Amino acid sequence: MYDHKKIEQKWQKDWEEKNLYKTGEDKSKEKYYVLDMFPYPSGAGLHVGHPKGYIATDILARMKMMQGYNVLHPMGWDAFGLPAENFAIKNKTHPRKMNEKNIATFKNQLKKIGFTYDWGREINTTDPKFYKWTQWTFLQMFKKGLAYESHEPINWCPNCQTGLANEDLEGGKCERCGSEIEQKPMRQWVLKITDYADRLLKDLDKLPDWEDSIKEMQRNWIGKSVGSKIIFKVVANNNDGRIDNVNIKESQHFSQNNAESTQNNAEKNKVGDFLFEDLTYKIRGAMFNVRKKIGLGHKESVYHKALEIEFEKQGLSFESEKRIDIKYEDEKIGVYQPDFVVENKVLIELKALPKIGKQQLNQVWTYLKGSDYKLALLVNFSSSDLEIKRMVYDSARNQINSAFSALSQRGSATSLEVFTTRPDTLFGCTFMVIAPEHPLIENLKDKIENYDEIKKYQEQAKKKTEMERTELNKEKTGVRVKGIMAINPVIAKTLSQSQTDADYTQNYAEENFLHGSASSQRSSATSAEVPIFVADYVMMGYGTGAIMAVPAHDERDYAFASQKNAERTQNDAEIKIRPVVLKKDNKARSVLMGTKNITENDLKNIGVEIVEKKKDRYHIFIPFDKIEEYKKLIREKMENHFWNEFYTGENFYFIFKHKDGKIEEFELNSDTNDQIDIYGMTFNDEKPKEKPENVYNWLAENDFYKELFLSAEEGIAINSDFLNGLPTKKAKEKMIEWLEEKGLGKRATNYKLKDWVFSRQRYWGEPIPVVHCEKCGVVAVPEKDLPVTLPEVESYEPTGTGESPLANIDEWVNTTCPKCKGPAKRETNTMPQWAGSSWYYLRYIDPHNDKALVDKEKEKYWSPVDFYVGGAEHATRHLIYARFWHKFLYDIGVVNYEEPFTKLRHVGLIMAEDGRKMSKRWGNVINPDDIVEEYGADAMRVYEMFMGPFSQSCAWSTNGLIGARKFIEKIVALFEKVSDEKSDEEIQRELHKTIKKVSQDIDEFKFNTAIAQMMILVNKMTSAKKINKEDYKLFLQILGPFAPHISEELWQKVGEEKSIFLSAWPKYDESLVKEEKVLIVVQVNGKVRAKLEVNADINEEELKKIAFANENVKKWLEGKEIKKIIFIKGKILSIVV
RNA sequence: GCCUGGGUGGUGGAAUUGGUAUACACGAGAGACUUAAAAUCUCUUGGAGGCAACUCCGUGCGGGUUCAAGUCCCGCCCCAGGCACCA
Repeated sequence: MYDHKKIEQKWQKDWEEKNLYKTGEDKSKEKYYVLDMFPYPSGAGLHVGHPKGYIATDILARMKMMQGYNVLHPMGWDAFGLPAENFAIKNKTHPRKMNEKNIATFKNQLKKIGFTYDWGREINTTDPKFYKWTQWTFLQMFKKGLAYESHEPINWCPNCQTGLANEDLEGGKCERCGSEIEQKPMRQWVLKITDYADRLLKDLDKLPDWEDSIKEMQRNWIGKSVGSKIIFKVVANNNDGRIDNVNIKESQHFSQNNAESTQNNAEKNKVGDFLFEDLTYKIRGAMFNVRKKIGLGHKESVYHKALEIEFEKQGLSFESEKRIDIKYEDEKIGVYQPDFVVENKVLIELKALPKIGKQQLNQVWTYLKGSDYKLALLVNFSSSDLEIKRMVYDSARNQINSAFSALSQRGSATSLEVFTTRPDTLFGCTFMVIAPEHPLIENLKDKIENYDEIKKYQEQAKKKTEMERTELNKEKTGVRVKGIMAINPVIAKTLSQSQTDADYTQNYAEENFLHGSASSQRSSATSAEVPIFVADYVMMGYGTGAIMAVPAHDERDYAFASQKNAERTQNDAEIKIRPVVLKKDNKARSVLMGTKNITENDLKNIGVEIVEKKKDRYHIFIPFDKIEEYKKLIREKMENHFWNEFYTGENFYFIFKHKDGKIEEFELNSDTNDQIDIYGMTFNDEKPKEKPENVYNWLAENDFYKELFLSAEEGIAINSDFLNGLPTKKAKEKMIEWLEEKGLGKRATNYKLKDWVFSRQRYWGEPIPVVHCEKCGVVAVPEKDLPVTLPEVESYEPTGTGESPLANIDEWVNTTCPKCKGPAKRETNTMPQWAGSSWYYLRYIDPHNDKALVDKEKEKYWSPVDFYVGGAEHATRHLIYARFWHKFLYDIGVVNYEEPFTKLRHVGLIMAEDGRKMSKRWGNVINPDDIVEEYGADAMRVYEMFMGPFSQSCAWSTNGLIGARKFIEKIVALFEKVSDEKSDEEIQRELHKTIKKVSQDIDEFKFNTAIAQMMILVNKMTSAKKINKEDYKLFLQILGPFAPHISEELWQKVGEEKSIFLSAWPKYDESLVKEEKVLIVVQVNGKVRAKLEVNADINEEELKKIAFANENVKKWLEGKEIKKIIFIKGKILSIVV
């Protein structure tokens, strides 16, 4: 009898006592690192789905062990996180206690399944010895400017009382508790993962052994799109239109952000006042003069030169090539080069964003404050509140930017910056849309005539839940921003084509932009002026929060424009829909008139497809290769005094037939208007010559041609001045060149990936190792003082004010500044759960090292992970975070390889028998302990691997499990047949075939077919009389990884003393694997007519003889002529008659 | 809407990448052993026709390529996962 309990306990004990799975230190052996995604030790314990992946890696690890590899197969605990903390809140116990208990349960459960884990390398992310290195890495990022404080609004879960990263949302809701997420402005630590976006994307190509689906998910998540940024100027249509006189308000999120905003208002105003005093006033004066003299639309270098002249006039000393080394703790961490340093005090940027990245501003600011260089705008300002200082700096920056923005040509009070992937459609931009949260609204508050209406819309948009946003998918809402207009730069510029650039600058820019009015009387500028709308279909979080809307070539813009046009009252101007791309189609088409002499058959005979027949016209498709024939037909048979135009796939072709039958034909091009005019044709009662776009616009109005003109697909540029005739790709390039040359835009790449919001306002996480010092700002905790451990607290409850419970522990919060030894406060935010899991796999390599995160030599040997297995739900979080973290460690020289995981496979879920997810809620959870108890760990292992393809989810079936159990019982029963006699040849052949298949299938994670093959073998062995002992042993060895306990038991019973897992993996005998006899199929006209068993190496002639002799084949060949015979060796003989 | 998989017996699933469709397992049916049941063993098991040899039909639907299509191409339908007004 097979007593699984006794056998499994016996061997588990034996393996542990003999330390069988301790990872070898023999570095002469080739290494193999197999890794499972480590679990979060939840209170619910394991269900049968969890071990599926662990069983798979265990099988792989055991085989690799037997194949002579030095195998690392570790396990640990991802133990920070909310469930433990919530439990702690409820029960007033330390989360650690809960963790310890759960880990004990998990470990106990895992051990019963018989895994090869080396528990000597167990790790736990909540262990200070572990998280010391999580903190250490954070500090390295901080020093490099990759960890920075941000005040941007972030995702806030009101239920979990913490901020969340984008990756932590599921359909706009908290992934953990399902609460609706709010956008809350607050101070956050953020990791600059976007700096790595391009590498994270590109290096996916270096991972051929990752599943394509997961790579694709990552690509989508990173969401790279290439295009350009374009500046649209904004003009007001009241008074003199001088928008730069508008008082720039504090940017919106600052006022919201500041909890004590009222009491700080006075301070803030002071800053504002200061900006316009003295020095700043002089600088602004210089700037105004420059603009007045040379106007807009020049390259940056031109303004540089002009400003230099003006600075000199104002008597200001300045440097323009000043490079300032930014240091942190005497270590140079970067260089900051402002555009100008005026009077050694004011740092001036011509751009909205300084040359340094945004993340580094923090460091620059900290450094400048403590250096000889003074950021003059802050010199006279004293406040002890760090937050205010920060705001002042940022606000000062905004002030400079705003003041200079007209020069800098970047998004600001007087201009709108957009991102687009289709710069080639710029001529088709007929309105602009900004997100409800766009700062322009506040900045131009005084110029906007319907400010109240817009405010109201903002409120509505805010209230809309994500659900509503998606449900009302098609229904677009929005409000026109009255009182201001944007200028389509390319139309503005090309309208004044005849003028020289200087003329343009003088006349057009001065008149229309500086004193511009949006009144429609000015004919030359009107088509360049486009209305601005606020609509929630534009997101503040993507791109610049503003778009150039091209209704002809963007579905959303089209929907919005149609909606607005339908709603519009008499006072509102219609939104124009201007096609600027003619779609590339795969068939020519035409609306054919003048058909008195043309029959349907005439058309059909030359291959023309009639789509629709109307009274006086046909809508037809013409295959490209029939165009010449079609032209001939038209010339011959179309009535006089008609013309026919047809789309050629790239353009339109015209054939005119005059009253006297004279024919003229030409392709539509820029001269066409003149030609058409000569024939006296009119379109919509307008002579085309006066309106260049009219031919296209007229064609576009025809329903049959419409889709060619209103499409987001690529095609040929039309109605686009210097782009006309260019295919989309080339048109994009040319437009970008043009924009860059004129300083109105530039090539740009945009990512969906956002920086990683890295702080949580909760207790149970790694403390962020920095202190806030009144004098020195944000200071890193020195490495020697790591780890910063979590203090004991009485209440784990989040404060709800956006601060973590740690903020209440005065004796922990209050500390001294490592730099100046003055009083300072500890950072009270903690890290998210994903921090530890971003690098834990490195720690297994060297788990007890207290000098380094990992020893470099050891890392070189063991890394990268050869095979990584875990759930697909981590595709866009853990796996992106870990790759980012790893690349950073690579950059600072901690690790030797750029990618952490060579091969990745995701494990499919095991569903409950009812097809639902296993969950306490449904009461359908199956506990592995019960299965192990009743059927044995081996049966469970075999069953879970046999269920189906590894990566596919599959419902649990206890019946299926019984099948696996029977399979093992059969193997046990086989022992009775073991003898010294030779096995039958058939058995030997099947055995070696099985060895081959199992070895291959394990490597490819095709466990189900490996087991099926073993079942075939076992069935054959069962029906045999005797099995040779050595053959039986070979089988036990390949069975071992799947069912280790029973294999070890039988291995011992058959007389072996050392563990089966120390034996060498069997090699198959090539000669036995080769089939001697094969079944060849004889087909007649594709139908199987006979199956012949013949020698495998039979040649065609011999086979034909046998085949033709076959009765059934004969029958089918009788009286027929053989046309062709196809012979594929060892497979098929196909006869065609 | 977009991206990625997938659709094969009563069920889970095989099919060397274009070459015997339904391996292996479960379930079901029949039989053997048994006083009986369980367990075990043997046989049958895609559908239709036929005593049989055998024949016809059959891999979501409709076309196509090929001597040959579950597999390749074109057009749809459905299911799962991911993303989602991403400019």
